[in-house]
This record gives sequence, structure tokens and C-alpha cells, in this order.
Amino acid sequence: MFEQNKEAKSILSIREERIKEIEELRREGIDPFGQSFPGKEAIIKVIDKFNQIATGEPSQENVIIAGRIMALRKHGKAAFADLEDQTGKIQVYIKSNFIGTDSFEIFKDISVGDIIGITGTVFKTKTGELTVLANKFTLLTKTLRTLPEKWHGLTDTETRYRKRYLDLIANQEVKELFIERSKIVKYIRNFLDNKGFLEVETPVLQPIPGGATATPFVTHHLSLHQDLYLKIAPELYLKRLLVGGLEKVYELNRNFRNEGISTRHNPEFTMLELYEAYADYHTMMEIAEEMVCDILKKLRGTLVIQYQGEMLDFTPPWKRISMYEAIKSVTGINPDEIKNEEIGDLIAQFQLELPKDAAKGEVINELFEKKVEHTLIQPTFIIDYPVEVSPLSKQKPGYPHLVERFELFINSMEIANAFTELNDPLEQKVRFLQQAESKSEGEINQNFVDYDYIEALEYGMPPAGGMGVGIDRLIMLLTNKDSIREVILFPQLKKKD
RNA sequence: GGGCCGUUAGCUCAGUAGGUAGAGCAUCUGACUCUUAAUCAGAGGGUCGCAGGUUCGAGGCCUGCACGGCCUACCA
Repeated sequence: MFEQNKEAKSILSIREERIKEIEELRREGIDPFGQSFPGKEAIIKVIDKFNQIATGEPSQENVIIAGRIMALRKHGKAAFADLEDQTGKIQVYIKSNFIGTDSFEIFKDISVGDIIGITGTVFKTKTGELTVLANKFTLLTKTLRTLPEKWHGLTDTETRYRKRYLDLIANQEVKELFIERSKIVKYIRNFLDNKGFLEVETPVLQPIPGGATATPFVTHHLSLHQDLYLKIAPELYLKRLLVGGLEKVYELNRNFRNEGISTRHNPEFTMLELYEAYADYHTMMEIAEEMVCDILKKLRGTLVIQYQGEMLDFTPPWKRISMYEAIKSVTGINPDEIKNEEIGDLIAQFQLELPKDAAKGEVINELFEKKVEHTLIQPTFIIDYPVEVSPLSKQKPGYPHLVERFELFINSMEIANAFTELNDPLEQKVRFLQQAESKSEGEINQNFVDYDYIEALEYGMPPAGGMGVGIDRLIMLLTNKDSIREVILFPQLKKKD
């Protein structure tokens, strides 16, 4: 408390001044925190409507606008203000003889950051700037604090993330980015809805965290006397819906993983998972391609975009290459020819983070992640993964050591993960148990084997394809951001007291 | 978890070899009815992230801590 007072000391004087102004306004019968303001038009609409008018004569009709004052240039008995709402910014001209001397007296106490409503006519100044000539102004909200500086804006990363509202006020492009994010999500929903997918919601609180091997967040339900885990993936629930006869489902929702935070990882992130009965991983590749291209066309009108200095070309078909071929072309090693006795040497040679008795598939996967991933810049489907690292995928007919799975890489980031779903309950049980054994010290253990899911499969899940898409990462690519925190409104930061 | 860097006024930043903190914007007072980073005149605002240490003296040096950024590690 004492600490806070010390910190707040310097702004206290400004706040105190503003609080005095507020008290004064109240004495004059003006509500400093306003009421609803009916009839407000979007500033962008006013601009669009009047942009073509000639300099000089104001319009006959009134417009009603409201927003925050971003700049204020006072000139004695007149003033110019830049008024901004969600849609845009327009200059307002307030003249004493137009709004009346009493009203202008009140306006004198208005400052940058205050939110006001304006009724007025529209004209162009002699410099050609579209301006609303106020004949009435209404104070809607007084600000107690000063906004970040108008010229440099707000650049301190920490403040931008902790006080995103200030970031949105001060940095136009941040506001635009989050409006775009909303559009992208909407495009995805429209795309899937048009394809006949059903949007569903599955539990966030799960008794067994399944569908991935990430470390879960643990919580506790009091009246159930039971620990619950925040969902790390919706996968096993969505596939239960396939068993139930829903043939095309998707969920666009938050996942929670109790792991490291980085420019590509936030503990809670948005995941799209979709499943289509009677389809397979080829179907999923087509959907991925079509969906991303659909978004790009609507958002950018082009399939070629710039990302952090790289030109990314999304023109389909995207490159499809098997994991084995990819490893061979980068390292010269043919995974097909790796013999079990060579595994130890390979681990040493490539400094792989694996135990000496690692399975061949794990070595191949690790080799891929270490040597190939960072080379995948253009959209690329890496297909056919080792079975050992893919417990929920169906084996490739004729290749029992491989599964029908792909990951989509763009700018060496994993954007999507998809497979032909394993629907054999007996095989699924074996895979779960193998997984539980090999990770006995890790996150997965015997208690996390979801027997209820296996039982569901025993009732029969149609052959299906499924895919997960990391939405935050996709948005990073589409909006040219190099940190996931830039595309999440309130990224996770450590508490600061 | 490890490495490097950062933290000075509300915001953006200076602060040279250790000698009691500066600027611009913002704020306040005054002038000003076509300005737009408005202008002009004046004023106030800081325990220099926190805690120790070295020193006659620390914003600057040393140690620890906190928070943040980047890299790395972890991550089906």
C-alpha cells in the first residue's frame, strides 16, 4: 500500500486535478461519465459519405459521432480536435459562436483522452481536410489519466501486453490486427460451416487429459472430490462424437498446456480441431489448403505474402513430401536403411536428445525436428510419420512402421497436425499402453490411459480424417508477426506486484 | 531451467571518466476563431525497478532479487 502510494505520487497530481474538474462538472449539472448516446454514426461512414465534397460550404444535414479525443488544438474561442472511434478518425471544429459560449466554457476543460459526442455539419477546411463543424457537444466520459504520447505512441512491450487497452488506443495497427484476427476466425467458421461441419463444444475440465502428451494444468472440483485437468486437446471427445454419428465436427476453442512460454507458445492458445468421417489425411490436406487460401483471398486478395522478409507462396498444390524423403534430402541418411545397431551412433552423431535405447521411429522423428524442420519455409506437408510418435494415427497400409499422418510447416513453424484416425480399439489400447510405459516418468502415465475412449471405439468409429490447426500461429503468419504475444490480446505474463 | 540484454517523469528517450537528474510530448496558468507533432509566454512533476555493498560521494561500479525482451531448453 505504502509502495503503491509512492509509485502513484507523480500521477496523483494529474488525477487530483481531473477529479476536481469532475466535481466541478457535477456541480454544473454535467455527468462526467455520461449516458447512452443514441444515433451515433461510425466515423468511417461519415468519411465515406462526405469525402468527395468541395472545400468550403458545410453540409445541410447533421451527423452524430462519438469517440475519444486523440489530439486537441485550442485557439482561444475555437478548437480543433481529432476524434477517433473504432472505425476511424475525423477532425472536429468547435467554435464558440456555433456551440454557444456556455457550452464552450465547458469544452475548455476537455482534454486529450476524454470521450465526447458531437453533432454537427460536415465541411472541408482550406487545407482540404474533412471536418465536422460542431453545433453541439456532449461530454461522455472524462479521463483521469494521461494517454501515452501521441507521436511515439506506446512502445514498451511489457506495458503493451499488460495494458492492452492502452496499446489499442495508442497503436492503430494493433487495433487493426485484432480486428483482422476476428475476421480470420470468422472466415474459418464460415468455411467449415459451408462445408457442412457442425461446430461443437467439448469439456475444458477433463478427468483424463488426452489427445496430446503435454503437461496439463490441474484443478480440483470440490463437491466431486476429484482432480480435473484443463484440456490439452479436444481430440478424444470429438472422436467420440464420430462414434455417436456426427460425421463432420469441429471445435474452435482454447487449449491449455502447462509448459514453457516462448514467442511461439502461450499456455492457453486457440486450436481448431476438425474431424470428418469417411475421409482420411489426404482429405485433410485438401481442407487445409483450401481453407488457408480462402482466408488469404478474402483477407489479402493474393496467395503470395511477405512474412518477416520471406516471400511465402500459398498457391496450391502445396509441396507434399514424406518425412523419410525430407530427411534423406537434407541429411543424406535414408531412414529406411537405418539398422537398430546404428541408433546409438546416430544419436551421438546428431546430438539427439534421446535415451540410447530409443526406438527407431523416435530417432527418425528427432532427426527430422533437428535437421529438417528449420528448412521448411514454403507451405509444406510432411507426410507419413513413424508409428512410435503417433499413437492416435492409423498405420499406412503395407507399411506397419508408418502412419498416415502429416504436419503442415510454414516458415518452419508447425501449423497443422493431421492424420487418418486410428479407429481400431484393440490397436489403440496397445498404443496407449506403449505410450504409458515409455513415458513412465513423464506426463503420461497409466492413470491417463483413457479406457472410456477405447470403449467408445469398441462401439465403432467410422474411418475418418482429423486435423488440428494452431490458430494463433496461423494468424502470426497471416499478419506478419514474429511473436505469438502480438496476436493474443492478453498474453500470459508473470504477475507483477 | 540456462545465456545475453533491458528497467530513469504519465509516454518516448538523453545522462559522457562515479560529483545531489535533463529534453520533447503530456499536465497546469495565461494569450490566440482554419489548426493538424498548432504557436507563443510561464509553471509544476523523479527515493533513476527493489534490496544490500564499495565509496567522502552511486542513475552509472559490485552482489542478490523482481519484472520484461531475445536466444536456448522443454513441448505428439
